Amino acid sequence: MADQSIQDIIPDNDQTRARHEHLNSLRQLVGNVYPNKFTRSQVVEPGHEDTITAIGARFRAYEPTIAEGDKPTPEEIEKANQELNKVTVRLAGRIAAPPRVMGKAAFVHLSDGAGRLQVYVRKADVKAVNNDTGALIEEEGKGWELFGLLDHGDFIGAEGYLFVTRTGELSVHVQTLQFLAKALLPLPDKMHGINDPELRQRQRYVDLIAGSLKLDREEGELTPREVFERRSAIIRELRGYLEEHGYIEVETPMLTPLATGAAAKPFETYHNALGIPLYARIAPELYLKRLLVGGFEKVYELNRNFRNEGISSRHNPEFTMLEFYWAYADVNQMMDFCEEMIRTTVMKAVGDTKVRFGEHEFAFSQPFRRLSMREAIATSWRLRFQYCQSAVEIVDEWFDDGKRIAFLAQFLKLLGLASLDPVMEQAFIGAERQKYLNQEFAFAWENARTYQELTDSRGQQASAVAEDLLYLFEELAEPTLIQPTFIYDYPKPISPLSKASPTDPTVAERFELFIAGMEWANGFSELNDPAEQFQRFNDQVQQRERGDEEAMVMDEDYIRALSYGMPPAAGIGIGIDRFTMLLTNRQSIRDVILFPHLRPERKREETEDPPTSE
RNA sequence: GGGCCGAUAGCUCAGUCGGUAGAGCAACUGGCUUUUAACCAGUGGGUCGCAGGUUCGAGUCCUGCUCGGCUCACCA
Repeated sequence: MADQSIQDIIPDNDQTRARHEHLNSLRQLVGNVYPNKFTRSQVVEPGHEDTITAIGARFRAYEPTIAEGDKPTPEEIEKANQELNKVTVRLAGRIAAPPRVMGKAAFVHLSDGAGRLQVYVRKADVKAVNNDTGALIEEEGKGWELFGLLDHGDFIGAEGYLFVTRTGELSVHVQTLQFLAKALLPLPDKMHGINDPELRQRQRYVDLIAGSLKLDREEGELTPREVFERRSAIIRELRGYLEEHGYIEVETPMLTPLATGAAAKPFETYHNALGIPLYARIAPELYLKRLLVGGFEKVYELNRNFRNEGISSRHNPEFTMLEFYWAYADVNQMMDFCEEMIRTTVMKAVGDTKVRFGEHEFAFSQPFRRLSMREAIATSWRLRFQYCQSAVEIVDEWFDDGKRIAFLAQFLKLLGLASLDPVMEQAFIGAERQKYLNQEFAFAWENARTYQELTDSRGQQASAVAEDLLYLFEELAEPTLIQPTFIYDYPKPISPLSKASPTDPTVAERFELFIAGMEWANGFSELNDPAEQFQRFNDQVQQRERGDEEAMVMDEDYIRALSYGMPPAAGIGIGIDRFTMLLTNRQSIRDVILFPHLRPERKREETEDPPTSE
């Protein structure tokens, strides 16, 4: 470690050598090459420093309106410049592209990360600032010399007056130039930016720079910066909506003695002073409900959860969750509230209720569909097996019958959906294909009959039926739920923290929101009977003992809290990362998390070690 | 963890049947005082992810490994 060199980080090649040489020459010319500040003008709004974006927004209206490929007339330019030339600005930014030098004058674009503005530098009248004294270097040609030592990516400050060029672009005619900071590493290609997803995620700073400097942008495509600005807007709007409706934000422990509130494997750590293991929380749920016991009627928490599970395009080990609880409300009121909150957030954060996500477009202005889980399975069964004669004879009542549910789950496992996807192929289905599907169906059906004894006994166990129902739902229905749809009436055994329905004791008052075949929110009427909660925890503990690592553990303090009385309440969790994916049209969670988890980079020295045999 | 695909100049990418490593952008030198993917002329730049193997000869074929992408399983 001690013999690490900066050369391991900044490689020695023609690009970096040129930049180092420029930096050394700049040091001779202006002194301190890492000055402490640059004071910008306040032309647009007194009290606020001018940014490149702000100057562009304020003065771009002076650009003559011209057709594509045309140039404005000298009269139009003269008219704009009469006003613009009176405005002197001091701006700072990053050099957004290699300077275009034409002998004794040059153009270059500056970027503030969001917007860009062109500056014009002329050998005859540009002056450099000495960074040690802060004074202008009066010697002839020094400003132009400084300009010549600038590279794509450097930060500079510039003072000058506004004008429009012969082609009609708003620009700054620079009179004084101050060097602010060097980009010693070369920036990505100005046209293509950076494509390697590994580089983009590992070095998000480069991704953000490249996205803002890239010239070749597709229409409607969000830059990485815009994705994260939208993420921020989504979070801001959700908070605002909840605050408006009387919720208060709370912070509950991230490090907890028990990993509770969800079914997941936790990260474990150790507290030295207490001498106990601690777990990174997998959900704040049980703490938030303790606050309902404590008398808060509306609470929310918007923060990170941690789960020690796989990493994929939809899973990051730490992810952001919004959870909130509403005393005296039930699951139906929560669905209404959730729907309106999402509709409002989409409208405010995206600026439109129409959202495109991959091949789908959603109209959030429309009421969300609502289906019970059984209705959803029955509907999708008819849709997916519409070309199988024997399948359409199955009626909805089958999905209320435990033995038949167990049988259908067995049948579906034997059939396998890989060979049969009528949803995808219904448009192209032919007579031969239909005949084949019917044969496959009949074969799997007969095959499933040989398991009937097993499925009949399975059908008498509530938890097994719950699993089979969920299996049918996930296999058949989930992929068909494209437009926003609430699914309600979840089997009770898979919902250990939710209250049973008053009309059907086998189902929980629980719902999930599906969009584009994926789950986006999970809410329920909260179980507040300590005796029943104790029993449900015990069931979970038994499942855990049977080897289910993700079954919940007993939380005695939570039972004690409920024993002081918790008001009836509804609660919900919404995954913010996935919600951001939906509203920014990103297919990977890594595109909406600034620094997603990746395997650590291996240094070359380490790879030279002989591989350990394992 | 399984399957499929990928890694070549700073960036984006070609590289045919196994026969001296290529382009555009970027960099460097010269020219050019309103350009805009500026232009014109020239120059330099490579551990072909890593380690083995086959071969007279490997970017190319084989094996192992590393990292990444997609996908399946688990999950939000």
